[in-house]
Amino acid sequence: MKYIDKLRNSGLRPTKQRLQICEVLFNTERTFHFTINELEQKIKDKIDNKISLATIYNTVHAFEKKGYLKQIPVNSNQTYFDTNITDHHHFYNLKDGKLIDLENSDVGPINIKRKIDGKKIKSIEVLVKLED
Amino acid sequence: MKYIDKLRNSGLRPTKQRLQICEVLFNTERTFHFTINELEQKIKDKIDNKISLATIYNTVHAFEKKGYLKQIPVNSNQTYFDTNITDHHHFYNLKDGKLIDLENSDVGPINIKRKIDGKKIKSIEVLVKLED
DNA sequence: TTATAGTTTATAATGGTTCTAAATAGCTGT
DNA sequence: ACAGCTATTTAGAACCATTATAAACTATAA
Repeated sequence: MKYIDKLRNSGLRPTKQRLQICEVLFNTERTFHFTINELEQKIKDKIDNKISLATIYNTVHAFEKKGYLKQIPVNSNQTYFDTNITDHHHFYNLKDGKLIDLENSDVGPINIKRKIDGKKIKSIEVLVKLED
Repeated sequence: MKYIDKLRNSGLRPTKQRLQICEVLFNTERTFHFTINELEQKIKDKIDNKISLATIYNTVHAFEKKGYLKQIPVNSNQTYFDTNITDHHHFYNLKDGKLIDLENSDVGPINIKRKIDGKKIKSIEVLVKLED
């Protein structure tokens, strides 16, 4: 299995549940955005056995900590994640709550001129809100 | 009172509670960021009578809809608001969850090269996450 | 195989936010 | 000033995403 090493290498035991979640998240043509509820549904559709909601939360957080997923900063009652972990930005369609990737080249370089003592920049994220 | 007209002009009745919340939010030297809980505390400190939590939520949402407050897109369990409604961006200190304003001039112009059919850009917000 | 630490699970608990419905208070026309 | 109407406030309940709990299970290394 191709995800076993990935998990082992990052100190996560390759359990059946994690491997199945890897299939759903990473064995895809394209990257995608999701909330936990959407992921839960996707898992139900693609997997025979049940994976508990707690495990889905645990796994998503574990994967995010390891850098296999990114959280997207949006104002919503649910947390949005992205399987696209490259440096990029988002359109946010206010009407339906859907996200669209914006390649870095679609935004151009962002140069933060101000520095904060003793802190370093972990990420720079641009959110472009869309309305009709 | 200086806030009575502001409220009337935007179709909001100038009630005692709203005027008091205006004082806390807008009668300040500097703009500031807050969560509802922090605002509730500030109100308790500055106002004699009690304002119910539901009213605080109602008022903040009413003010946001009228454009007197802005929501800041951050991943947190609480919603962050800003009394600075000018076009600007934020540092987000992951350690303590505090925000710092980034003037537009500190970030430089952002040029979104991609367009989405039938949609127009409502806002462009940059979040710069800080770590130690 | 066995011991151990890591993982999964159902379920309960938490906590921010929204809803409800009754009481109160602005507002408009008279 | 008053009546009537609608907006607003309020306490408390409800909601719902997320996190905690603690017991059962499992991967792993010796």
